[in-house]
Amino acid sequence: MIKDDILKNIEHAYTNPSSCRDCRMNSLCISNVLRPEELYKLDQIIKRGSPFQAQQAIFKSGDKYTSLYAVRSGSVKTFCLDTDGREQVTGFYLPGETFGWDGLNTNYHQNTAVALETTSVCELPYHQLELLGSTTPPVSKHVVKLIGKEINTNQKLIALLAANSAHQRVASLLLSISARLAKQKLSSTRFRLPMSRGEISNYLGLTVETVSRAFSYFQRTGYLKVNKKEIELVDKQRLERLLTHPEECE
Amino acid sequence: MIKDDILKNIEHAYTNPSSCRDCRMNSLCISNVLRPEELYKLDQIIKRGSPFQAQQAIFKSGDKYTSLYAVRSGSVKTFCLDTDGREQVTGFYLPGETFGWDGLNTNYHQNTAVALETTSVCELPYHQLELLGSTTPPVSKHVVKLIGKEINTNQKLIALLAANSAHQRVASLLLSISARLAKQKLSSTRFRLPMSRGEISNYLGLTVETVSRAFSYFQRTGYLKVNKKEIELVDKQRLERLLTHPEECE
DNA sequence: CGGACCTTTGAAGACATTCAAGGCCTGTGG
DNA sequence: CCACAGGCCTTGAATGTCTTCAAAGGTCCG
Repeated sequence: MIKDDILKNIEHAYTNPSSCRDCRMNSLCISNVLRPEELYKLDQIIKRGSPFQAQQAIFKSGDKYTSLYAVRSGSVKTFCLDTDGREQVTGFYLPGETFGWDGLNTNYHQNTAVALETTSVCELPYHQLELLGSTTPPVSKHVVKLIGKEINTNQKLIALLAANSAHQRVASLLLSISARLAKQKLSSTRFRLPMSRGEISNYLGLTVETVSRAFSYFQRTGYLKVNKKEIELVDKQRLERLLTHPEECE
Repeated sequence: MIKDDILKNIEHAYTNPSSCRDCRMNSLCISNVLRPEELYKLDQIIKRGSPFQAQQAIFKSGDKYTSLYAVRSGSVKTFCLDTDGREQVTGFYLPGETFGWDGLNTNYHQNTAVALETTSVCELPYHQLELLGSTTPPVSKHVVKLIGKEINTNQKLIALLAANSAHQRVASLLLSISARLAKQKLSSTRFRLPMSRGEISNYLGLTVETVSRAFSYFQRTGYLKVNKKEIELVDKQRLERLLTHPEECE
């Protein structure tokens, strides 16, 4: 039976993450939480559209909120329009991460989500997710956890913006990306930034020039090697120390 | 029967907000969303403890996450400890607002919540809320909306911190408090700030001195009247214009 | 009354921004 | 294939805003 095949596939993915080509449910941090049948049911409601091109919108501010999304490959930024109409980046999302929670309150998206590069996403229709959750508690529990993660991520960003210098903000973003790539079993010391300097600066509440100078500084002082968007973390420990004990880092 | 009495009370509160002395469920933005029976069921699971004194913790970072909370009267701040151990205020909560979502992901609170003044809160045990939600969908739908509100609030704060000057940040906080008091049918032009200058500055990512200077400036230029923590918004429109068109406000 | 804490104000200094210019890469069209 | 235009990124110098340091006034509470 087809169903059994799929179930088998998913179970395989469960034990062997990297083999899961078609879906990244495993990456959705679900692997060790849901059982194969539950995963199967979840898998059934996922819509897989064709990939988005760079700069293409996945949803726009004002759109009806119908689904939440998970990055399968590529990357996504979300932004809202400030009171004075300027764009404010509110998040970057890498493979295995979910986004689109910003419509929960009003049922309309407050943010716009845009692919930073060629990107494929899983779309989970919220209504079906609700139905599934009501019959399969572990699913709804896990969804709640994902929401909680979004809240915690946002609070960390608030703390970062409120209390850290330009160098610390840039360092923090790099370390965050590094850690998130590590979760996907990708290299945490060499990676390519999917976003531009302008997007980084906007996200971190700085100017492009300041971010650029931070990269130069980190390169000059041996924290990083930078080649355009290619980053190599040379001295990750010292970068971490910069966040906790900045005074030690001359 | 007692049940009928309570139901009647709640229904009364439903149509006549200000009469609801014992609980502020109506204030929880639930009034026009849930029907009286649903409200009754929700009311049944609410724990009403004795009020908290100023500076008293409602929950602490690391506590097991068991409940979410709604401010009945008084006010609350939440804060987390930064990477370097300093306190970072992440939110202020006024009557009718809910807090305590920060434990959804890990089941342990990331934040500490402290009463800013004598404060009474409703405690909603999360487990019971889940149970109730599974039999009464409107309840769980509403909870989801409340979570969504928290996410939107946090994102607005991110935008504020990333893109606004000191004056704008202070103005924005005052206008936010004003609007939130208005929702409770309280005066939106004269109010008493429950938090100290230090707490404001921490929340807004500024120093105490800068916040103090902002208040002085606003007073000097006729935006506000300030008397310690008593605030009167004299020219609210111009304050709003400061956020959208700062260049016009000399 | 005295002391601790919060708030305000001033002056000096630091850090990030603004303004300006040049380099590099990409893609387009001649 | 080369030339050129337009992004994007980098670097420098000047400016400005916020912070830091310092001190004094106010208020609350013992």
